[in-house]
Amino acid sequence: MQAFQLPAALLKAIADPHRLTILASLARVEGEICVCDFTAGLPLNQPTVSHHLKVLRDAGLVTCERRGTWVYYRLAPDALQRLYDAINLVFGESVIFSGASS
Amino acid sequence: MQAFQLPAALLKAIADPHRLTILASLARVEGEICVCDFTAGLPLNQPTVSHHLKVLRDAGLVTCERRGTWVYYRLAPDALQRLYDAINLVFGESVIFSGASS
DNA sequence: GTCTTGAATCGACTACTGTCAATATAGCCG
DNA sequence: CGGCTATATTGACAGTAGTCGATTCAAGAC
Repeated sequence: MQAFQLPAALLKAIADPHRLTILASLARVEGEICVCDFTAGLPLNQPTVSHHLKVLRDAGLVTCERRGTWVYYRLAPDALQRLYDAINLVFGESVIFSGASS
Repeated sequence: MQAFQLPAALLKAIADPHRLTILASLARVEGEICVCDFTAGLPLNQPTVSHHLKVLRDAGLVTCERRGTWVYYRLAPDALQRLYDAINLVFGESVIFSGASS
């Protein structure tokens, strides 16, 4: 019910293949990526890319920094943990034992 | 880049507060729940509840079994793991239990 | 200042989603 | 069989989301 309004909003923010591509790119590069690179790499027009970045920004999953004419995006430090928390909140699992990577 | 089409579809299936409520109920009861209980507990009409259950069914996150006039739903055994896999696929974390792709 | 480039915003359009009323289907009981 | 109950399906609707063209804003180069 309304307790799941926020988790649902967070999950909806990532429930798009293009936004997942953006997030995956940021996760793999382990740093920042310029908007122009997204525009070049995605089969989308520049305003559409900007729209998707805004959705991720509003969800707090990415942060951006302007340097000169260019704007660089990077993953928010707690992005992955917040997604785990959202799922764990639903499934009632303990956060400690989630996503075990040894 | 359409490699994230399936994860996005899975995440979209759960990106709704009412469907999260359904999943959370199934997870907490650790068993099955009758459709009539969902229609009684959710602020939605019966067809709408049926619609949400169908979305979860099509996503493979829940299974249903008819007994007499009633239909009982339960969590799919790999529901939680598939959600973890979807997120880990994006963020490049170790996916120790993934049974399919490479 | 003007010009140019990169990014964000606006406006409009299409497609999809959540919702409900009405109807249909499935199964029980008398 | 007919009637009853629980669930699913259909059709229609309003609201929303993804996309693009046009425009605007930001920041450097001249």
